Amino acid sequence: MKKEIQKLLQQAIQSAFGVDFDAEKIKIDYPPEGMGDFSTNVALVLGKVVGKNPMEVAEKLQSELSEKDIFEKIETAKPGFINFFLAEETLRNNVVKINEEKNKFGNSEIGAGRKIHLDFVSANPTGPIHVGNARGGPLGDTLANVLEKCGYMPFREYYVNDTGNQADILGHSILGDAEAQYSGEYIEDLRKRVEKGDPRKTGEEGAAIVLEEIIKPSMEKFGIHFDNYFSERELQKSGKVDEILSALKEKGYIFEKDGAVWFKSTEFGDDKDRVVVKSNGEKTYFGTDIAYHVDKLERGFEKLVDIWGADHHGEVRRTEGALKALGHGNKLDVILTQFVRILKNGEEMKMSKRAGTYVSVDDLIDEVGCDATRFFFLMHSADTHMNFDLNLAKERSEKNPVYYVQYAHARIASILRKAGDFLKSDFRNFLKSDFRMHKKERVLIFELLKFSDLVEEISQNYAVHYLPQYAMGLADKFHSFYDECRVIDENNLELTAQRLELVKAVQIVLAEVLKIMGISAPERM
RNA sequence: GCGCUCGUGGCUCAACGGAUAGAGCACCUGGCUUCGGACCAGGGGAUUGCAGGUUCGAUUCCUGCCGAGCGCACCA
Repeated sequence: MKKEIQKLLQQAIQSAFGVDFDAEKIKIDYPPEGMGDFSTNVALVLGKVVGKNPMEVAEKLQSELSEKDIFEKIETAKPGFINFFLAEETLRNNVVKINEEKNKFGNSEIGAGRKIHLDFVSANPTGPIHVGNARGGPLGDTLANVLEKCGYMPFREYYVNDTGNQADILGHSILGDAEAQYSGEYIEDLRKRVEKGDPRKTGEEGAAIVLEEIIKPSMEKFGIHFDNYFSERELQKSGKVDEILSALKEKGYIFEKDGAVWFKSTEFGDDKDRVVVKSNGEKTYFGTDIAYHVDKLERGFEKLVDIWGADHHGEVRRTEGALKALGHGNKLDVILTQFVRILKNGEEMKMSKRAGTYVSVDDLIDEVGCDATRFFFLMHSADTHMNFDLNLAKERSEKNPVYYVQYAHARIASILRKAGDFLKSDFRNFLKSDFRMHKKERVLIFELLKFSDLVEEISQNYAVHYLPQYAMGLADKFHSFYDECRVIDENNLELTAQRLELVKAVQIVLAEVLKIMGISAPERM
């Protein structure tokens, strides 16, 4: 709907002022209550361009657009806003559309089938996944769902650091020697099952078991299905890393110093150059990571999205730099998730795998449930530092707004069960095209209409936390409608038919939002 | 010291440079003989860390300061 209005405005600007204004740059907002359904500030922007009073510009555009029948009316306000009020018919058509398109409502084609790669969670396979690492899980998974809905072809991948230093540390821990760092039941278990020998080899074997028996089940439990678990060890074996490094060398971005091989990341804004091959001949994490990113591009992905914990922010510059050096600028988007601070008895728990003082994602799911956990993580924008009070975890799960949303869905299911026979008949024959809408109905329908714009917006700005916010808003509008508007009225079949259509549309959208978030939409609860 | 991310009611968090800064929890007052009260209606509670600047307009952008987290390895 926003796009439609943008286009109309663009045409109006053209015919009123002879100015060619990029439709994409016309901002369409939701104004405060009572001021219409949509608003725009173009007149304020345009005022400067054409050298006229914004109010004057707004009024000119208003009269230019006043004949369009998707609007009931258009108003101008104070500094130069233009406010649009949709016609009831526009809204009514939208309800029909949702019922026709079902779960395809809100689908978009802006992705145009482009392949997009998402790398998330990717915690080291050295033990259970803790809540800090887990935050990126629902985020990446949900973002992939959104992208898919917008016509992209997303691919979910977990990068497994199954060799190198991490494997050594795990190896030492299994061997229980002086350099051991991890402990816990799973280490005891590995000790019995892994053949002891070289720390590296022991660690690699252990990592394989951790991946299969701890990490994968944990992700499945969290509702996340990766398309692939990508092995760093395999990548190194393939010779790909050397290939990429020599490509960088040819372009002059590689030099040797102190027996090591370096990448000139300072040429890309990094504060120092970075080692890619250590003096002992082993590749650094960064060295192989460059190859990993190139490998992804060579697999046909046009866009790469990496979701990293905030402790990796220092790597953004150098990774982007390496890609740019190889002629792949602007193909990588990095989303950083800030840390989750865990509070227990009012005090912060330092999350340490070594000290064993971390909370695993499995524990969290067992405690509060998958739906509530996902919703909680998704609610907050990635760049806020979250506090999570474990003592309130259980209580929080009962107070979690996810139930508010699910309840709305279940309530509708209940209404539809009750209306069963009528729904099975040709109840649509009772629909009238000129029915007067209750105030709450109008508000609710408008909320439904926002969905398509929202999904498309998220596919571009990755602001996944808008989804839970939207879901709560929609549930809120529904509950409020429910309280004032009786759906089933045997003495008024026209009204009943109209409201059943509406309620079905609400259920469709609620179910779809929940599905995108990877959260169940219960018929009963 | 340098860099990244933040600082919003008592608590947890929203707010594409826009209009009266929004929700939830907690607190207070009302509301079920009809579709599910896990709900609804309403109320109190915020000089958006501080100080400047940019402009028609700043929680948002810029500068400085204060405070928090995270980085600053031939570890990942």
